[in-house]
Amino acid sequence: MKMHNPPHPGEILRELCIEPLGLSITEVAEALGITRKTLSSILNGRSGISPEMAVRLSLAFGTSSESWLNQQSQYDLWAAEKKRKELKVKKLSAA
Amino acid sequence: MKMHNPPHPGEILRELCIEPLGLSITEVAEALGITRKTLSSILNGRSGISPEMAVRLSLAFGTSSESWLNQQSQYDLWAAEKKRKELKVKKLSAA
DNA sequence: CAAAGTGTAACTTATAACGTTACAGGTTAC
DNA sequence: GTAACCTGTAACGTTATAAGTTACACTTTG
Repeated sequence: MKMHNPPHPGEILRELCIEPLGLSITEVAEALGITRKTLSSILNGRSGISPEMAVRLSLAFGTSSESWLNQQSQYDLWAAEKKRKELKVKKLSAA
Repeated sequence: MKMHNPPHPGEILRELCIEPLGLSITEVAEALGITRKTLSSILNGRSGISPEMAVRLSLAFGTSSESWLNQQSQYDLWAAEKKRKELKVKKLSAA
């Protein structure tokens, strides 16, 4: 019930992890073991954070993989909830 | 840190929502607005619960979409965490 | 200016969710 | 036992997305 247009996780990654440490995208991508492009896509909200990427972020930044993946879930769910009214679903109860 | 081989969400869906209400897969699929095949894939763990599916389940069973998607995330993360040691990621700190 | 590094866009590939159709096995009802 | 229904699954196509490879534009530095 907290629909506040959550920022995409890439934004959080950039502002809370990369910028504070003064790191470049190139060195972060290398540390994560992914390409610059893949990281760029995440930072700009064109890609989401996959479960494996959540573990990579966890390893690189010492955070929990769960928190990264949950942020992604909340973001995806916010997008899906916007279409709630368009879904033709019938309420179910005991047969 | 709670790695207990979580059940896939389809199992929970079957045991907590479908069986207690005495519903058939056919009628649940129709109510959700999806095909029997799609529901069958979820129940047997061959497909995950997408964000939109979480909203559909929420509408049909009166639960929260968040809880469904979180269950899926935990399940996906459990699978990803098993490969944590194989990932070549370097720890990052200030430049 | 030239060279190196950085960010990003195109293009390609792989995987996954979902639908359509069809088939096989199992219940239940008449 | 035959008909009707439920369930699972397989083959196929569509669409979406994560990720890599390549290439281009914009710095910054020598």
